[in-house]
Amino acid sequence: MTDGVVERSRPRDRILETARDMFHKHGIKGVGVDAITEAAGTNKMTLYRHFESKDELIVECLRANAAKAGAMWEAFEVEFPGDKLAQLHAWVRKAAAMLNADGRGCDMANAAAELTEPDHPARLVIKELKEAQRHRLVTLCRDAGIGQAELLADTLSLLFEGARVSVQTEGTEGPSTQFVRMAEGLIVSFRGTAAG
Amino acid sequence: MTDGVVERSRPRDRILETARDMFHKHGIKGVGVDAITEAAGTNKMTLYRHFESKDELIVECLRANAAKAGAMWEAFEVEFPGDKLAQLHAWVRKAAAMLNADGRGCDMANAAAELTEPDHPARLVIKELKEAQRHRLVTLCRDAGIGQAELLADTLSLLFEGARVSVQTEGTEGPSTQFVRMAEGLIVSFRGTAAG
DNA sequence: CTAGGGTGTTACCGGTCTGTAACTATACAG
DNA sequence: CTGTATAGTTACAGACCGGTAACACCCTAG
Repeated sequence: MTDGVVERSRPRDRILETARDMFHKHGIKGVGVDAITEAAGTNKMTLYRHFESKDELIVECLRANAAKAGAMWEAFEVEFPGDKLAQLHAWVRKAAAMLNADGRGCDMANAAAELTEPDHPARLVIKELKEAQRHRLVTLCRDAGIGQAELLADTLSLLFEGARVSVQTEGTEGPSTQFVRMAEGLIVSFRGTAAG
Repeated sequence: MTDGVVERSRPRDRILETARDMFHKHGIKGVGVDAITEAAGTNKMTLYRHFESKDELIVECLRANAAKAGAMWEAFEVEFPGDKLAQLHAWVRKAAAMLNADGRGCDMANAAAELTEPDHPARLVIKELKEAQRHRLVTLCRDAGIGQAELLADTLSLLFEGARVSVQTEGTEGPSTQFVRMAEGLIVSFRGTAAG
């Protein structure tokens, strides 16, 4: 390791990050590997030396997205150590911020909409990663002392997912404008019925 | 009109219905016009005599979907004439049934995920039709005597939208299993705070 | 019978897609 | 310098895409 530096922006990393961005903006089937490699400042052969197919690149992009989402959760714990309820409210704020970030929905959901083959490799990791996210939110609600933690977590989860879709179809002026109000109201309501 | 019969299954209708089905199952970019016409028992030339482009066919399919959804609303009024609250509960049951129908989400939402060009003709009609659906649900809630009709309608709307996405990513065993419980609970809760 | 509109058939155009082959250039290790 | 691994370049294969041209067919209206 010549000088210990990670040598950031090696071709593989540039391809991965560029692909994530372009898949997010234009959809998976809306972007070709040529466009990705050109935007990443490299070429198609290099892509196929690091990823055995476009499908594998897609999977790696989804995993990278999940890793970034995981970092978000860790940031909540750092910001409000031990205060699970504060972390839950932080999640709501973060979710609301994502709604206004851009008009594109969740990359996993969009990928699931595009990749319809039931045995597509991406479908497995989408399910796996979505279930992990669900488990995280359920755990957070439970640790926050909420009685029906699963029901609250699933409700918040569906609300957020629906809000992202709504932004994509109706824009930011649609039902998603009420997301924070809905979510906060639900948390209050579930706290009221908490067993402690 | 030779004998009054509508002569069902004329090529245009077969193409439209086949395209709706295939777009729903395989996504829009996942189906080519050749596959559509072959499945419809006709050919590409006939398609282009009735639709000036694939994009226009997409738009017509979305409009046809909306028309079918509109018929559903009329069925509610027929089944429970004047009883708006019963119609709202019927909507919840119908929505739940759609969740278990197949693993594919809302065609409008899926189309919005695929067609990312901001000026794509389909985006306009998606927004238009989604806003019409929203208005319908808000009106139904208001006519059912619910105080915060818009908030309830938007919450139910986001829940349903999220549930459809969830089915597409996690399957029917995910958070969507609780949809009816969530929706009925919300209606009860909003009825409790109704002004009358 | 005749004329015409809707339909089917075949072939094609130009473009784009994923994926590969063969070769060259570079950078670094010994 | 030499060997090796990584990366860039060009060209290409084979398939599919949306869309069109030209022509043959058939049913029905008059």
